Amino acid sequence: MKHLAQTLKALSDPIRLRIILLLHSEGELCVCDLIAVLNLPQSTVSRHLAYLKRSCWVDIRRQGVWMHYKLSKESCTICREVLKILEQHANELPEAIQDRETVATIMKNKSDTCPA
Amino acid sequence: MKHLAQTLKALSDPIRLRIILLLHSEGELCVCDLIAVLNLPQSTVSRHLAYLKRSCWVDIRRQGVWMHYKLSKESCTICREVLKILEQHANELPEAIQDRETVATIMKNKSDTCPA
DNA sequence: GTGGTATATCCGTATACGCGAATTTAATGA
DNA sequence: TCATTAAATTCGCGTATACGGATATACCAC
Repeated sequence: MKHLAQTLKALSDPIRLRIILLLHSEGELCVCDLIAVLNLPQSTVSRHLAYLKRSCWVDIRRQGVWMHYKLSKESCTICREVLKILEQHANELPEAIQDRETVATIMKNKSDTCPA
Repeated sequence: MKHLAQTLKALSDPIRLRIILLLHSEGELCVCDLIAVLNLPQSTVSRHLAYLKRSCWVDIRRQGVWMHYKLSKESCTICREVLKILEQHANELPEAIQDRETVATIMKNKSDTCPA
């Protein structure tokens, strides 16, 4: 119960919700792209990513200097089902819609940032 | 998004999760019964109930000196669906199982506490 | 190894919660 | 009106987390 509460706590911050929904729709994103989409200071984004890592929501893949984040497959059943619900309702959340448009633009001009 | 995050934050505490699951299975409970089931100080229980009230998870009905809490029907769609998932997995959570047994015993000896 | 870039971590600070004992408030009934 | 009871709120205190600028670390290319 304590563990479940702790894991759900990761969803209790708007920035982390945005990150999770972005990772869900894009599959995998590097930190620099997340910073660009969220338009937030690097330390803020990095801190939230560390929180998500700590609470087992994300996996990290290193490619040179770039760190690629994606949603973990090992999250508990409850969390995966909660995530599914969030995703189903993402189109009711203005910030999520906006973020998806922004990330689409950024991924199109991919040469700006890190390689795939 | 901020509002959703705030609402989900109510689920980020083990005691509040226990309360929510208890209210879900019992329908309605008064504070004194919750105190007995949770076996926690009155101020602690009351504080968590106030938190749940603030984040629109519960409704309150007064009957004399007794305050009866039940889950609100007005919670947002996402929250109701999340709640359904929690309920479906309640039998995987030892504390939830224990709480249900405890509340069953307490409700049987109902004369001890407040009227229905 | 030197320089540059991406990311993580540190720092000081502010706020939100956690706790439980003690007090206040609100309703009841004698 | 007074005592009793249920519940909310206050209190002091500790911890967690938020922020963003500054610094450290890790990797790459030269």
